[in-house]
Amino acid sequence: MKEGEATSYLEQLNPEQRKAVECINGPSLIIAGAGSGKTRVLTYKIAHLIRNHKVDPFNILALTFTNKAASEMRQRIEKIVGNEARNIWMGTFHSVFARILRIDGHRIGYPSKFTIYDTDDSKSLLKAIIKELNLDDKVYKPNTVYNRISAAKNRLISWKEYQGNPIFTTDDEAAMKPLMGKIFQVYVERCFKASAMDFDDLLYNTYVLYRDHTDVLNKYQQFFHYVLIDEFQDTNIAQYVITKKLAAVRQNLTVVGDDAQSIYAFRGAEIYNILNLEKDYPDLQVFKLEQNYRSTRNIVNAANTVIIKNKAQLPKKLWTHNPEGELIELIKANSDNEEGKLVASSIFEEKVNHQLQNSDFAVLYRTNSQSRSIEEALRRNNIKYKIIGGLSFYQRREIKDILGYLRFSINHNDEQALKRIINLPKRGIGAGTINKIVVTAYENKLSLWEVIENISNTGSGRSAGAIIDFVNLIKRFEIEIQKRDAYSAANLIAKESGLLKELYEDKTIEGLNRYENVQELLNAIKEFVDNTENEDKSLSSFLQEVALITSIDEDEADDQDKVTLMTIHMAKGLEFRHVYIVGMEEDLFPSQMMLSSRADLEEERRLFYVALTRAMEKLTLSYAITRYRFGRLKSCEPSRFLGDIHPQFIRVTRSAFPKIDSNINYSSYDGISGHNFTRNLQKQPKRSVSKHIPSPDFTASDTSSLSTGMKVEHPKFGYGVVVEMDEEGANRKAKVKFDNFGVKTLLLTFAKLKICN
DNA sequence: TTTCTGTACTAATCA
DNA sequence: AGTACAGAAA
Repeated sequence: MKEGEATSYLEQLNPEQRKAVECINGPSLIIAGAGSGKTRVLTYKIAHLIRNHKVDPFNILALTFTNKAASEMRQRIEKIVGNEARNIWMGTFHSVFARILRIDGHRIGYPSKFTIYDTDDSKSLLKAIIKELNLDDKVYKPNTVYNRISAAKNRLISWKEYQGNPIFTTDDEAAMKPLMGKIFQVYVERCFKASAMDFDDLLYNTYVLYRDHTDVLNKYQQFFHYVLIDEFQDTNIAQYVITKKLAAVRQNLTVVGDDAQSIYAFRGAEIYNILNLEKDYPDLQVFKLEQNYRSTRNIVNAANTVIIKNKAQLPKKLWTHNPEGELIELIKANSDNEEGKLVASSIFEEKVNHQLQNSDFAVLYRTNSQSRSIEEALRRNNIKYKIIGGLSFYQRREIKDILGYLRFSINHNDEQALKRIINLPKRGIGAGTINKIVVTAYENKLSLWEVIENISNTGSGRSAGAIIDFVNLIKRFEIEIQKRDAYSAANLIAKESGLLKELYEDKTIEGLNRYENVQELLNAIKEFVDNTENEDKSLSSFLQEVALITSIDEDEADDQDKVTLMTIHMAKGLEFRHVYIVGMEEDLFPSQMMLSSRADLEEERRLFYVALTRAMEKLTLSYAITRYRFGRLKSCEPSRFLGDIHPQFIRVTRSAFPKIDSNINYSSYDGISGHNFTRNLQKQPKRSVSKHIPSPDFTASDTSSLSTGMKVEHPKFGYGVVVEMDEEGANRKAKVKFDNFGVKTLLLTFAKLKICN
């Protein structure tokens, strides 16, 4: 390690960043605005600890919210300090806490091979419980119940405390759901009996472990000399309390965050963790990173005008040395499908005009369901895209089925896995039988496994034979798992369970897909076994990893050049040269569910702020005035957030034109009352040279017969003459010389042209 | 017990 | 538009 190298990374930092990195001891808060080099500061600080202060990587705990952020950070640290970076305790809160619970969870009654229930498991267990308690699942909606329990756990409230606290019970009674606390209790008991933890339990149980076993807490307090937290604005109470405990002895707590980017209050994130940190740590050192390196000045300034509308925030002002850049474009479309088309054609044009790649573009939306129209349009324009998020590979039915077998073979208490696989493939154990098993288990205080294991003794019913076969199958799997590595065991189970055969025999396209997915899962297990970094190659070790993988973490198999589509939440921490934010409509963004309180609305605005600040060079916003929701056409108003951006940063360049045959009175949407942005926009001097106003009867003609020499009208560029035709089929292009806009190359699949004679 | 069919209901964000 | 579930039929 040469002296020069050791300091070179420090020289890449600006003075404030450097101060933050070099502040080693004591609690510190780094408020890092969007694009201000937050990750760089965090990684350099860890590297600095290891290189210059000789801290053993094993003694560093670094917590993030996504596996992706963690592995990225690890790679960047590895570049500076080398292989040692592997030894840092770095990962998501959930994965690190799961690791701790595997080691010490037996102190609070969990086996180290406990199962992690995902949201689906939790909800279906809740559904079963609600049914068993003879409650109406229209009143006690599993979703609502789940959220309520989750919120309680994230605030470190046990079911007992919940039942004893009038704040909750009066609430529930007012909502006509007095048994909420009871469901909470049964749910917790059932999870415990199943040796299972849901996502929230990973936090809550870690808290309980440390609270009730000070010797365990002491061990970890001594072990972790430095605790660092990324995206601190998104921590919930449980996460904060646990990390505070861990750092209590040495007080070396570093947190990095931006209150303006807190967008996870819905899952318990507590913005006051960051706003009030100074109260818990009076000697807190605060660093503010306010210089943005990512975006153009227009984008930074526009984002500033938005976020300033929020009341609850730490004072700061993001600025940049970057060039001014282009104005933000605003696209208005008649429908969601048209919005897709306009976005796709805009991407195509920008690509051609600025020689960009697909991967320079991202389309962001509020809800996953919005991706459909965008996808369709991109496909039609032959633009390759990838969707981040949505259904994870590991959430697919066929994958969950296989995992169900694997899970259950390892943990026979896993109730959800059992229910999933007991009659899969069909072996004649139907709903009636399963019901009987559940009742027997409940009456005799046995686990479901104990009931079916002894079924021959009780000798009940027609399906007894099938159950005995099933039990023997699982027992065999259990033995084989001991003898084999994860890959070989999974292979055996996939075959002998009959699942693989069933999928193989399904020759529909879907069935083929499923079969391939299962093969892919087996490949993933093979990779896991072959990976030298994994010490434990057992199946249970693989399952532990898989439980916390989400869709963002799945690495793209093909590294092709693609446009990225994702929700704004997924986009946090990422950047793209060109960003499209679609669906800028009231009730969609902000979501109608977030309009009830100021706090909710401010969270939506922060989400908008996050979206805006993803863009490096160019930002395009769009909205549609009609949109299909629940299979019905609904008319929409432009989002109030559009009015939050100061009009000097926006220009309306492209707008769609009313269909002549439509009954909808589009003109009423033009002067959007209550949203001053359009009013202000109209006062703006026209930017472009005499913008073409299309003739009132403008309709796109069929361009299949278009040829050189023809006169055409374009909605934006006005009148012109075709000078050249290019290619055939989907990429058929026309070069048109316009009277006022020069020669443009238009892709005929989307260009609206009227042939005039 | 399994399969089929009509109906009701939904889609907010993530680990 | 798509799915999940209940109830009927096989």
